[in-house]
Amino acid sequence: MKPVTQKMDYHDNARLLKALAHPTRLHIIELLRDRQPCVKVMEEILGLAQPNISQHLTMLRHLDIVEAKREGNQVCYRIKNPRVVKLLDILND
Amino acid sequence: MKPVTQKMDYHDNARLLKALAHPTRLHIIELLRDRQPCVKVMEEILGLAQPNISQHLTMLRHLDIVEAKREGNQVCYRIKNPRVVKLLDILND
DNA sequence: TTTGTATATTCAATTATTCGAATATATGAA
DNA sequence: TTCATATATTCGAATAATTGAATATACAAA
Repeated sequence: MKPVTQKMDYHDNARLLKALAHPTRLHIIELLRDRQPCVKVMEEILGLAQPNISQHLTMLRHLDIVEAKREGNQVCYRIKNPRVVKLLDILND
Repeated sequence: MKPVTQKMDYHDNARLLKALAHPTRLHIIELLRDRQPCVKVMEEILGLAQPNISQHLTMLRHLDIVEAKREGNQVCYRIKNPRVVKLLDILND
């Protein structure tokens, strides 16, 4: 029986890392570690324009890094891919 | 005594992730996990043009991700920041 | 329905990345 | 020194990422 040698998919992994490789997106993911804030709250914390935050969130959603859940008037976000939390942990020692 | 709460530096971390976020550079780092190949060897394995590989290596060197050691006619590379190995481990489960 | 608030999308301009081509530099051998 | 091999650098063109501005959509309340 052949051992399962997991070959790394460089393109996929690069795509994931590229999605994380932005200060604002890292900040967003940090926020999502312990809360599930809606966009309005993120806007206040990040101090950035709403469309800009929404653009970053869209990118993270498309890569299944985060997921959105509408709650009445607003949309709350949470982390969908727990691997990215581990990645950030290593970045910060 | 105040606990040391390590605040994440989003810009620095984004810079590091961006340096990793390329298929060729991920492949290079994978190669450097168990060997310390010179550029010629990487060229054969990667099947890419030498200047291109050299450009990627220069970027990785500037961020202290890898380090170079000249050995006579050739230059061998090794990983300098062991954290990136951990990052790749997580990417591959 | 209309209005207000929250979020998403589109477009265009700017800036950054990527990579091939050409050239430069470093070392060793003759 | 000259030649050959290995590696690095520079430059320019093509492509991709970023963001502000404007607009669109979704929902709730009146």
